[in-house]
This record gives sequence, C-alpha cells and structure tokens, in this order.
Amino acid sequence: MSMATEADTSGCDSNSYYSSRGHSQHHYGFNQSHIQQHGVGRHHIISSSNFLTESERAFRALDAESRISHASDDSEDNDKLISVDEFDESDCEDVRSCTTLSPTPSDHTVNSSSSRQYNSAGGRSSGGNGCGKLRKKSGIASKVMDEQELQSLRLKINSRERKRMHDLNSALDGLREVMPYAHGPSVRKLSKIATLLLAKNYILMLNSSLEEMKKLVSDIYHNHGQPRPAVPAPPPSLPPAPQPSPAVAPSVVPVSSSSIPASTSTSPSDSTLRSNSPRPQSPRCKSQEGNLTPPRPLHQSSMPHSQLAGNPIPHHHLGAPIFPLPIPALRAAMPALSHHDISALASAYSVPKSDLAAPLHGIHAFSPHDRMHPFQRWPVPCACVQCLNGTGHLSLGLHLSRLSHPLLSSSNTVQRKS
DNA sequence: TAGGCCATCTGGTCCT
DNA sequence: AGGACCAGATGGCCTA
Repeated sequence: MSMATEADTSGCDSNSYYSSRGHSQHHYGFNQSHIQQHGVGRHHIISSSNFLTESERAFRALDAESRISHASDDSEDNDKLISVDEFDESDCEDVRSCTTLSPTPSDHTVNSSSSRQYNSAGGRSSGGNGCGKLRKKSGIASKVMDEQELQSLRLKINSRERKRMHDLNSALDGLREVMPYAHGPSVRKLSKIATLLLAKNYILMLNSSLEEMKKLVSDIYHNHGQPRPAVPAPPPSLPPAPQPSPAVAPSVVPVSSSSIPASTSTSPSDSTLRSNSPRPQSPRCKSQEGNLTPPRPLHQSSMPHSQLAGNPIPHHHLGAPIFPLPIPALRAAMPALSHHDISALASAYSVPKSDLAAPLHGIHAFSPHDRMHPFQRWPVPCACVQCLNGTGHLSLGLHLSRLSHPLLSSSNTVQRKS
C-alpha cells in the first residue's frame, strides 16, 4: 500500500502561510512544527495514512527531493510536485484504487491521517484517479501517458489551486488589517463573509463621509459668496487628520504605509467618529461675535473622552474601534450574521460576553434619524446629508447614521448554507 | 453533538 | 495548450 505524499513547493511559501493563519494557526501547528522540525525547507513531507517516524520523514524528504527532477518538470514558480511513494508501475494500481493524489500540507492530511481519502473524500469522485479527465483535457487520450506524468499534472493543478486560494486568503487578511475593528491575538478573526460585509459597508460609510465633507465645504464657499468650485477641494484650514491619542490607543501597532492607501489617510476611527459625532455646527451658524464659525472639524468627536480613554479595547492601528456594540442590537440588525460572526465582532469590540446572551426585546429598528442612537451609548445625531442640510430626507437609503457602524448597515441578506 | 467555518481536491468552463 | 476561475464535495476543527 503506497502512501501518496507530496512535497509541496508551491510558489506560496507555506511556512509563511501557516504562520499567517491568524487564529487558525493552531489548526496547523503540527504541520508547521513538523515542517520546521525536519528542516525540509519548502518541501512538506506529509503522510496521509499514518504518522511517520522522524527518520522515515527525513528519508522520504530526501527521497522526495531526489524525485523532483523526474516527477515534475515544472520548475516554474518552484511549483514542483512530487510523489514520495514507490511510484513504479505496480503502484499505479494502488493509486487508481486509493488515489491519494495529493495529500496536502493541511491539518487533516496529517492529523487526521486516517480517514481522508483524497480521491473520494476530497472533491468530486470522478472514478479512478482523475487522470482520465486530464488525459482528455490534455488531448493526449490517444497517447500512452505515463501515470506518473498524470499524477504530476494532477498535483501541479492542485498546487496551483491551493496557491490561488492562499493568495485569496492573504488578500482577505490584508483587507482585515485595514478594517475598523480590533485586531489582536486575542481577537477572533472575522470570517470571510463578515470581512466582506464589513468592507463593503465601510466603503459606503467612507463615501458618505466624503460626500458630507464635500457638502460642508460647498456650503462654506457658498456662504462666503464665492463661486462654488466645480470640485470642492478641502479647505486649507482643515486641520490635519488627528493622530491616535496614546490614551485612546494604548497599543497602537504601526502599520506599514503600504497597507493603507494614501486616500484613506483618514483613519477609520475618524470616519466613524465623524459619522457618530453630533451634528457638526452648521457653517451658517454665527458665533455671538457675528463671525462665521468654522465648522467643527469633521474628525472631532463629541464622544466623551473618558469613554475613549477608558476604553481598553485593543486595536491594530489608527485608533481604537469606537463603537460600543450591543450585541442584541447587532443581531437584530444583521440576522444574516451567524453567531460566529457576532461573537467575532464582540471580541473585536471587547463586548462583554454576557451581552451575547442579552435578549432582543427593547431593540427596535432604529430610524436613521434618531437623535438618540439606540445602538450607541451617547446621543448621536443624524449626520446624513439631508439632515445636515435641513432639506429632508431623500429616498436614497444612504444615511450616515445607518452607516455609523459599518456592519449595522449591512442589510443585505447573506444566504447561508444550511 | 450540531452547526459554522475552513482547506483541499476535483472537474468544468472560459480566456489568453 | 495551459492557466485562471468557479463550484461541488468532503472532512477536520472549533464553539455553543
């Protein structure tokens, strides 16, 4: 019985991949330590059927490397896929029957080690080792294709797909890094769907904030009797974006400039503060001296500083997440989010676990124009453009207060797999 | 223990 | 022809 193993030297550095797995890293603890322990470099020697002794692993590692040259001629992007098995003609029979084509450097291939048969369990069972399709696809059905070549091709395809998914996950990790929620080792990572929902609404919120700022700037120009610029530029007097206060951000983790686009130099917390802060003093309002008072800087928050300073919420960068997150309200507003997602957000915002079990009663569907935001612990005016402008509400369905928390505005329904 | 989330394999389809 | 992308299937891990 052959044990198909794979030395995965895909272009994605699997070591770094494992170490970047965040909260799921523990899933791969064995693999990672295994890989590092045996010093096989980029080659992961994985047994799908049992645990190998250290000497066996080392031997197979050497054996695997020795077979690279003829098992796979794909030297591009270091995507060399090999089989460590005894891969002679007799073993092709085993491969067809058990077809453990590509045990992957994942937890289950090593830890489970017992049950997963990769031809029938992982993926569609197409019969055989799946090489028939490859044969057909490769247009070499008439040719006699060596099983080993087919295996190599299959492994190569699997590795590409694996790398593709790793890249996708890396992109999602990058997205999580710039999202306005707490990051940290003790914070559960947002799920993929939650990350996408949060990102979508965060973009909407930023866009709305930008529109709001444009409107205010436009009003300033208008009230000064100056012609409206076609594209209102930020007034030069606009104060620079605030730096995270040490009191607010006791554990700021520097973020590389490359991770944050220049266009988003305004921190998420700024935007959220902007959206949650009381209605900015209208530029039309005059001070007692009769002078036009500059509008309150959009980044300034009316949130009691004590709340901010006293908030021990950990965070990754750009200031602490500022949204208290009553879980019942969140659950009511976002039925699409699973308990897992809610729990992740709760941990991200340092919401007490007790809140998770809080009843839903008393939570009403808040109006976007509520002066007392039911989801917040301090009065929050409606900051939508219409309210700020006093022109009533348009039926655009895009109100800043609804977007005051990115996720709260996620009214879209996520069809979850049942 | 059930459900959620995830990684992986795999075949199909489309594109270059 | 080869690669990218997608979706179905499967099983492992974690949490409530």
